[in-house]
Amino acid sequence: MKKTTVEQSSYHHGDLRAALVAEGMRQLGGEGAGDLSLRGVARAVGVSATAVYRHFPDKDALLSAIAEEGFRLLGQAQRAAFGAAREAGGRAFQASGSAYVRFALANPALFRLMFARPTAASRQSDAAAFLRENSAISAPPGVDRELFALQAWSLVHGLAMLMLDGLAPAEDTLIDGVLSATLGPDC
Amino acid sequence: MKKTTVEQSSYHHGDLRAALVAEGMRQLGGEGAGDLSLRGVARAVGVSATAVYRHFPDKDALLSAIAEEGFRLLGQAQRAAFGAAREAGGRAFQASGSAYVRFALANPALFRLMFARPTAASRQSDAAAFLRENSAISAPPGVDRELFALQAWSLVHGLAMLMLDGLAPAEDTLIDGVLSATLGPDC
DNA sequence: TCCCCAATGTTGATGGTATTAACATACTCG
DNA sequence: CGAGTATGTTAATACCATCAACATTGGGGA
Repeated sequence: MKKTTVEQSSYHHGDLRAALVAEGMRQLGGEGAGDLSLRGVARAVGVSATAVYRHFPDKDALLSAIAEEGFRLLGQAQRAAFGAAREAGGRAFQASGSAYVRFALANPALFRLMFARPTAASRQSDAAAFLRENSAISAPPGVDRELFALQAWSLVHGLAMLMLDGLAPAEDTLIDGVLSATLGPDC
Repeated sequence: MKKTTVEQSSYHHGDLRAALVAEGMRQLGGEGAGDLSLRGVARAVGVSATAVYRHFPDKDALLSAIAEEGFRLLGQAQRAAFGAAREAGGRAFQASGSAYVRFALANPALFRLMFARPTAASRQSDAAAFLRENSAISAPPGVDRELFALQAWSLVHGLAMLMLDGLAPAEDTLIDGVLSATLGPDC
């Protein structure tokens, strides 16, 4: 009677690890406030607090897994924006930068988490890969591509952070304004 | 026997509030790792944990006070760099930007704390004041000064964050490279 | 097919944390 | 000099992460 495809209420959970990451994302999602607690996500998933330790060595590992998922989504958003803009015929690189900032504004707590840890640089490199690739494509001729990539990344990252902190108004027009001012009119 | 100017061991402390902020700065200082605990700073100051509540309504208030002090130091570092570079005859604005990044690298935990809170935007505006002033002076002619200021701030802030996270090598030459690439050769 | 065992989840305990309430001391001002 | 207030203290509460010991389950060899 417990072999239903989903939501079995048996002793074992099925895929607790994924459920924990998903719940963590949910708790951070939207305007999510502060930091989540191990016990909190376990409770929400309907499982004992210490069950988490069967899938993650400690809380930090869970947070890293959530951050990793965040980087996956961020890369996805950037790629989508890049592709769409290129289809429409213009400013693909800038569109991906704009997507970066808008992702941060849409998922403040998640974005903060993703970058708030000295750890987990591994998967971040994967996320950085997209930016490096496309900056290589989009760099103006005669410009150091590494430098151009870092410059662009710094710009969008800093802009995202400042807007998250309320130090700059979070307006779409401002995002594009800053980006086109730096990148020039044809990126 | 207890009226010595400093370090009296009487029941009252003298200036506990300042001592707490100072100790907090010290614990975050240098390569300081993670987050500090209320009890930890109280212990270090040699005072009961709950004594903190006579000076701060809660832990967050203490952290905000520390962050505020951090912004004061950051502004000071920027002003010093700007002044020195102007004396020496060149690139004063870029020098202040470079100082911003170097401050972040020298005080990672403090810098993170300063920007890791949705709160405390008040004093941050004060810190932003310097940047706005000087960007107004330094903006190339024919460029929107607000936009130029935000652009420059985003750049240094993002660069600082990425270097703190180990996503870009923390090298001085790279800092100046990125800055001069964006600002041009005469800022 | 059955049984064992490794994977997965549970309860209980420990030490850490922030915060509140009730009490103690000492500085100040009348 | 005496009272009241600012500033400390101890005790208690409720959360948290994490460890150890125990329970259940499902799957893979006999």
